[in-house]
Amino acid sequence: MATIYQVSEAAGVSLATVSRVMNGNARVSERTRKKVEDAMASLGYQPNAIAQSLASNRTNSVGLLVSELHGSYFGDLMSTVEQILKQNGKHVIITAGHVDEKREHEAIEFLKSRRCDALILHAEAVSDDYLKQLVDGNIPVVVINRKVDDLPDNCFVVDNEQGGYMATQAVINAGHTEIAYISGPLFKKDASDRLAGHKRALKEAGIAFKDDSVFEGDFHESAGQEGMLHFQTHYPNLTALVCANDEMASGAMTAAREAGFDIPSQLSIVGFDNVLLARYLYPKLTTINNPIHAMGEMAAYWVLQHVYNIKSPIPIEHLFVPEMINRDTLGNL
Amino acid sequence: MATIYQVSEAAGVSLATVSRVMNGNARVSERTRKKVEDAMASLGYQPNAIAQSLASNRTNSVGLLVSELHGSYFGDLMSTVEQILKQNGKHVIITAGHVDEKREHEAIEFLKSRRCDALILHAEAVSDDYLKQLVDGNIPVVVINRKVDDLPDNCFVVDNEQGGYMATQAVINAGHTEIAYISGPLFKKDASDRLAGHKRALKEAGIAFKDDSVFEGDFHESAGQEGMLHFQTHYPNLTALVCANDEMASGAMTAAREAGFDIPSQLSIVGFDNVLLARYLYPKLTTINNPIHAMGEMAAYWVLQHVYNIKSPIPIEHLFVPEMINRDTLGNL
DNA sequence: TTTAAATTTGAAAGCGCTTACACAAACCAG
DNA sequence: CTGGTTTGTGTAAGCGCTTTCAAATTTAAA
Repeated sequence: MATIYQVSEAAGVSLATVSRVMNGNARVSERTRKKVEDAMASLGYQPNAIAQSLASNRTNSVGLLVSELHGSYFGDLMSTVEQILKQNGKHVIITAGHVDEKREHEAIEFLKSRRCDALILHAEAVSDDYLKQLVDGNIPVVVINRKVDDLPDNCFVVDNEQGGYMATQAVINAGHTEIAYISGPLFKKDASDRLAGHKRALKEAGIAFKDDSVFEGDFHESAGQEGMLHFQTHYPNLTALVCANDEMASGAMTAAREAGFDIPSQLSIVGFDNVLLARYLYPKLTTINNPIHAMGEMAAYWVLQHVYNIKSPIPIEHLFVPEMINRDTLGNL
Repeated sequence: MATIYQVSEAAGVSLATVSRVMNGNARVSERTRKKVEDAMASLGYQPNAIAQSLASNRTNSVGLLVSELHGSYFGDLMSTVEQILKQNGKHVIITAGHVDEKREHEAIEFLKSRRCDALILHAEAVSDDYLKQLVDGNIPVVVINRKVDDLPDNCFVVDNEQGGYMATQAVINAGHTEIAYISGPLFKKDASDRLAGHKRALKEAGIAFKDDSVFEGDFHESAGQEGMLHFQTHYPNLTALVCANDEMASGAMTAAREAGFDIPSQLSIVGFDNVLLARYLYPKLTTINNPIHAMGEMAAYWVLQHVYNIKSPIPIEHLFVPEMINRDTLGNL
């Protein structure tokens, strides 16, 4: 592996000059630039990014924490962030936190130890205090899909309450009044916000909220099946089911079908997130779009602007609006 | 950010000693170890991984190239590799090549410039020669899902020909004789291997192969729809369709349903890959398992063993066998 | 107690770069 | 042809670590 020293020797110039042509910034005459570039090419020189980072205190890499490396929600997020940053010559280091406080913490410390220039976090388990402390530290941080009080400028979130409201409102508008709800784990802010929106829609329509009409799931497919089973005995006359995410909706659909319900003629189902999966289900799932793509994009632009002084092509916004995606699982009563 | 120098000062020892307790290897007396650890804790010291890498010429990170950051196939691969390496204190730097020669090449060069200790590549677009050259270079490389001649020890592949054979054989065993095939892009080795397997099964059963019975797709869902449409006019009496991957199978199912076919009573469909999606489809897709999880695992263990001298808990194997996954889209004739 | 061997520590030389700072060369108006 | 600018290049001091080598200390054996 050739080093800058060998290049400088081959080109007959000093280290500093080689470094200058590499970085393009400083002033180098055309003639020397050419000499150096030729030397680089003939040696197959490739700068050592590690050494560059150490010397410049810039790694040109941003850390991205997601909960899982699989799943279309995170796939979307990773793809978006990577694409935008790569376009601007920055790189992404991805780690997974697995919704576990210890592992998220370790992952973040890892990214810090790698001296990422900035952090984009989809952190679910770590405390608000820790995040605040992080933001106050010397590394720029943005948080996706989580609203931390006192950090309005670092958070990018979808209006979950509004999304929950819209889902239920759509069901009500289709004439339903016997509406069950499968929520996410309520200690999670997004899950409880969505449920709050559901309740608001019910209230606004003058439909009494019954405790029996909600089942607390865990956002996984199996919880959708369990929820559906639960309602068959505890809420047998339901005609519509709104689920706090698409995976649970999928599970509920499977269970409903096995129980002999036709969707949507006998049971309407609405999801949340508009994950890729939603289009593949049969019937195609009516759901609420969670603009994860837009949030990832915004987070990436925020970093470019705040850390690398590259102006964002779009204005930075922090609150994203959910959107109704009408497909085939919501029927009129 | 505290440095090793400040720690050494606080602990009243030399840099070298601090480095020793950090790395755990060398011999340090209990008393000094304690002093140093206390100093580290009270300073909140966090080693600078960049500096460590530069000095030790070890980054403890392995580069992973995938085609895309989304999609359950790659999600699976990334998850598996990350999990195993993380368990052993190594980190993964993920990049995407987007099945484009230039971008794959850039991604690999990026990983090399970051001085990854090893590379795990799911490279589809880059040439065999380039890969050979890479392997001959000074960085350990393994290739997933691609068989490069002359590099038997660096490749981990599934027997695509056998998988293609099994899919078609299953269809034949169910009594079908009018069997169409939607292939992947035939310049890709895996696609042509699968098709070869399909032909072998046909031949073995004494069913003549008709050119009209295969449609070349691109592995994307839309190609499945197009293929189905194509066959409706060019091969109207087909009773079974085998697809070279699950996504195309999904597209074909949608198109078939829209054309009024009941699956599987009027049309049987078999996929390939056994991607997560296959379980969510309705009816659930009968398919061939592509052991991407096992291959990712093996690649990770190979790296641990060959690069970090950590013995693999399982014997290293290079050829993986596909497996039939019977679900609900293949019916008897 | 003496001496050799084993163990623990520190000094210092890098790792491959960036980036002040200094200096030489080339330019330009007066 | 001055003296002051500008421009181009080199020197050298780091960046925060690891690691060799030798010195200092402890331990064990005689």
